[in-house]
Amino acid sequence: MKALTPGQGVTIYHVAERAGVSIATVSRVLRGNVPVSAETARRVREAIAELRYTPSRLGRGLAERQHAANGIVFPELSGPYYAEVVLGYESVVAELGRSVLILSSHGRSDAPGMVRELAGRVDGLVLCTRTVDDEVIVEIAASGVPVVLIARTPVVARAGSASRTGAMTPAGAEDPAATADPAEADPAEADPAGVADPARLIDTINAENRASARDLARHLLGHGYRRFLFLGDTTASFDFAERWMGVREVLGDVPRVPCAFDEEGGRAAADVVRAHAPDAVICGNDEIALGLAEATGGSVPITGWDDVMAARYAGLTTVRQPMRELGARAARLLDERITGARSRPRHEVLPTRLVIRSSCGPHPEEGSR
Amino acid sequence: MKALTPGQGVTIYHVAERAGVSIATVSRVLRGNVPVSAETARRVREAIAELRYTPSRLGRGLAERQHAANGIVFPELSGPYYAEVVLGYESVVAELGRSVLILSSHGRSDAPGMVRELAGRVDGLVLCTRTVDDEVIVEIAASGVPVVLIARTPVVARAGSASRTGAMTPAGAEDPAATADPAEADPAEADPAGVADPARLIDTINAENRASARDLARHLLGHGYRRFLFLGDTTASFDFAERWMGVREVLGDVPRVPCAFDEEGGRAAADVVRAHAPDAVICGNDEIALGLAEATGGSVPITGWDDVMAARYAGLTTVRQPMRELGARAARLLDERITGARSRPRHEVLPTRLVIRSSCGPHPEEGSR
DNA sequence: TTGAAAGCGATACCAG
DNA sequence: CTGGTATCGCTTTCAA
Repeated sequence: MKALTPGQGVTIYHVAERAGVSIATVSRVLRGNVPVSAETARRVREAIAELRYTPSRLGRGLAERQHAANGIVFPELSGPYYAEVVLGYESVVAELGRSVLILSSHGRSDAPGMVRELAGRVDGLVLCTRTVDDEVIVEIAASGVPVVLIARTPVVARAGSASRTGAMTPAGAEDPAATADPAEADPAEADPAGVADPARLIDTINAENRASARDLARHLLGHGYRRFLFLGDTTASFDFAERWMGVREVLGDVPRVPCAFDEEGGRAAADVVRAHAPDAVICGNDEIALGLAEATGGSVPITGWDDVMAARYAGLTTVRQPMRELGARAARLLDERITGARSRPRHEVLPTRLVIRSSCGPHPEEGSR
Repeated sequence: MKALTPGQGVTIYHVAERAGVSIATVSRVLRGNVPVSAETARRVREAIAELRYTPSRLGRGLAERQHAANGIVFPELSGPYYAEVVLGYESVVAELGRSVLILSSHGRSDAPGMVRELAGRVDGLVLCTRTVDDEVIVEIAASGVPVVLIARTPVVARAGSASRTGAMTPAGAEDPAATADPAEADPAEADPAGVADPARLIDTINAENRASARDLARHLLGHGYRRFLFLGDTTASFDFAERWMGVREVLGDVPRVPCAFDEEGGRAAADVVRAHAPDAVICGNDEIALGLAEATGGSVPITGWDDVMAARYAGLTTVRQPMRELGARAARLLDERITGARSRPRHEVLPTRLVIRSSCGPHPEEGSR
């Protein structure tokens, strides 16, 4: 028997003593998996109630070797985008009876370290965009913590010799033939070495980008525009790179000018944009578009991406993304990995939709899509 | 010595063996607080690196009796409001070297249970608005987990006999004389029984509401409006109740019609609003205002509250709240409690500002404020 | 059904 | 400085 220091917390020992049983029995009625005599269970429950006992997560976690918590890492929560993704994620993770830890990597000097630390307190992790290098991801996955990637190209590094994926080059960038839907391929199956490569086993989930980009491009062409400009840093975002690539598939080469990902980025780019004198500006996301629109005062047709709340009020033509579903779906994929319900990697792509409003210019008789 | 099962995780025992030292020594170089010979430290560090060892948070937490994590509970992350609060919170909590757990209580059937559960995995908790009843809050605080309340009236229940605060009645609702700045009062000091009452020891932090409400009311009066309507459920939100009260201090009685807290709530209330035929509608928050504006098509002057991103693009007259700071400040107050740096309760009120745009109607020559 | 005891993976006190 | 060891609070065999 242990000594029961009447200190702060009431432990399972206190309950056991109060109920006149062993801690094993208390644990049993707590977990409810092993049969316990009704009378005993009643006494235990009574003791628990009287003592206002709450089992220690730390103790339980250590014994069960699990955290009952999932994490999610995103670049920044400032924009409306990730807030929605996180909401969707929290929604299903909580429903699954687990807690959710969040981490914004934006601007933190030691992002890798923080992500590693986070990985140490969860049973599974969702990583959004380029929040950390591939090697860190592979390392975490290899350590046994399931990982799901959102809005990010699949990790390509091989275990033990992780390396960066080039400058966020989307699949098929240099080789169009390689654009086959990754969801069909099964890397794990084809592993020549027969060794499980953690990198290729990581699930990914993205919003469809290329097709919407093409739709958007065609719509703009319908307006009669011929000179375009892509505003946003395509080398820092997988999504931006794909969007840029998509519009080029229809428009041919489209010059791009990088800028910060927020409204300020769009405002600041106004001069450069004017210098290019384009017929229309395709912005990487709504915030950039909104900022630019504000700075140009509607003198040039502009489109955004994401369809954030403000886009509707600003009359911004954009592409709607299922942000909430992105997070929710990621939570589900991750859970399948945590529970071991699935071992084969999945790479999902969620549908998006072109939303035409007024910012792209007057619409004669053109219908949407 | 323990048996070293070559299982999944590498523990401190593995490192100790590899380095040829005791786990105590490994722990020492890990914590870095106790002196260790340079040579020994080097060997340990080497072993740690080779084994890619990462100390278990669960093990450490159990031994240290702390989680190194803080939590935050908000009603819903859907609106732009709480996303900002959470961002501010995460920002400073991470800076403090701790992790952050989030929980959205919205629509969850067992909110109290989930909050209690969360309380069991953190060293401190921030509760936003009316996410759980006072008794739960008091219970948590009494259990030793510091709590900070955001946008919520101070808990009034007495330990052991918790009860609800009436229908979200703001301080001074029935007794104007009691409106003295609570930050000056020191409940703990005045505790007649001499017993620490956990309820009154809970820190609170709010955005200033009444003064801004009065400013807004006066501005509306300046427009020449005389018949007003307050749109929003003042019985479900402390902030709404205060705002409504503030405008009444200037406008006299103002009828209110309750509605959901989002855009849909505003849209749905359009008919009822029209039936009242008011000169202007003062909405509890921007989303409601935006929804109503959409439904009424600008036929009636409208104002919001919060100054979310979309408000700017919709030309909505509103009151700006320092949402980010609300979260950041809460994190700081909480940390002072966790570290024990402060034991006296604090009740802070952050300044807000009236932002006049076009939704309240044409401005002849009137200046702002 | 129930109890005793062996961990789970650290921390930290107590001797050497 | 360093090693041995007693916790921390709970889960889970192994016997009874």
